[in-house]
Amino acid sequence: MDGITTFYAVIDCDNCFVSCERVFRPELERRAVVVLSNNDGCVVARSREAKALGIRMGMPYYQMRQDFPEADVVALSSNYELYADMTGRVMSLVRKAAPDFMRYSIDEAFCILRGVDGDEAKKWGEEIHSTILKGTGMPVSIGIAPTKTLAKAACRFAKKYPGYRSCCVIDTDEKRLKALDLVPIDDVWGIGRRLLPRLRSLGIDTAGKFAAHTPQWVRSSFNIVTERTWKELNGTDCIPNERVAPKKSICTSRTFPHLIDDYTSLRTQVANYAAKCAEKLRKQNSVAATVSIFIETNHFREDLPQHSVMLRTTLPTPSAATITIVEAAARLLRDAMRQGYSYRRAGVIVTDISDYDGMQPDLFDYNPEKYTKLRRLDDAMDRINRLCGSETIVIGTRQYTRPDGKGKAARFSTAIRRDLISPCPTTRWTDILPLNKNAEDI
DNA sequence: TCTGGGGTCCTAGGACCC
DNA sequence: TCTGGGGTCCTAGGACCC
Repeated sequence: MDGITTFYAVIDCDNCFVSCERVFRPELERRAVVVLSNNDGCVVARSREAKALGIRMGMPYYQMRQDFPEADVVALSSNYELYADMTGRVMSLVRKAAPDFMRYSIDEAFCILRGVDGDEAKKWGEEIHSTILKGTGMPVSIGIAPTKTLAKAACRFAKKYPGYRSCCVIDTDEKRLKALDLVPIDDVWGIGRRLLPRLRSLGIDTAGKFAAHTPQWVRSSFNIVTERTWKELNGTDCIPNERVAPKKSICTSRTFPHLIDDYTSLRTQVANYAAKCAEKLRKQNSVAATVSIFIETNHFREDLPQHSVMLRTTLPTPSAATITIVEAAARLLRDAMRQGYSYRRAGVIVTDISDYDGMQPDLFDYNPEKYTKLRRLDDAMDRINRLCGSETIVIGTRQYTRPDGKGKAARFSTAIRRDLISPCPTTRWTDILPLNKNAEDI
């Protein structure tokens, strides 16, 4: 692999959500900080200091307080509007620096660097690191290698050892083998917690030991996915480069802050999620042919009767219309819900997604006039909500869920709990246009 | 008292057909 | 009572990611 000229670079925000918060609250620097999931349920991001204390990812917040009663930890509710805005700025800087760009998640992107050697790649990485830090205040780490899996491993080194100055490059076989021996097997991208016990029982505890087996053995002992990871670690690029493709399924789901046992309250929630799915569909210019809903009781409560169910329906004509999808979801809910159970979580999933422009209408259902009207209504709602803040206008079955409590959410006990939220310095709820006031009265 | 949310891909097994 | 075999398609569930 020596002398290669095409590299993958992964750019990964350090402790993303915590770093977003710190940009606007510098007093949080050098303190143990955690960011919590919806309803302040679990820890979803930790600062370096919080990790050092032993606070684990996904740990329930109440348990963290129990286990670390004396620790000086700042806990914050998640503020996704802020994180989306901040990471969007980071990503646009990366895109400028590398045209071959694939956003992988909210805080991570891959790029392809062509026609460069290892030294030039390293220089590119250090430059983009300082550009991003200066431009946004976000610390990032960069891993560069001939495959994505190796780039991810390099990125871990960049994060862990200050000597790399936030950018680690694997550009020779010697470096690759040396690195693999230092990577614990559970840190390998693609090796999850289910595979771990088996690998450990076979004496495989580092990426190096795994990579030293034959591909035939890996294939017969595991599966095609694990074999691909093996190839990647051995320098063969085999994970396809996903362009920003439209999503094949879209899901909106929430855990409620309290159990819900009445149909009307549950329907309001499901209508919210259905409307959100429709909005996401329109945003990627798609329509969906299938709508599913699921509801679940609290499986942690062994003292309560349990019920969980998923139901689906096919629309006569694929749609992204809020009203159509909300109606379909509400019908499903009627069949799904059972008396005598308290539900804790619900969600709506739309699948069989296709392009809006290439839509295949059903011969008997398709009514062009009706669809044009629905489309115009949704377009108008989307425009107003984009301009004035999301959920300025919603349809009647729904309820407001605006986290600042300015909408009707304040009057409903089912609004998501975000007690510890920070202000939104980049996307302000607080001074939206006066139109919003009137809109709430519709 | 308090336990997240949103995706992707693969596989095994059932349904169905000839 | 006996009750094939092979192919395809679909779905649920598992595993992984952040």
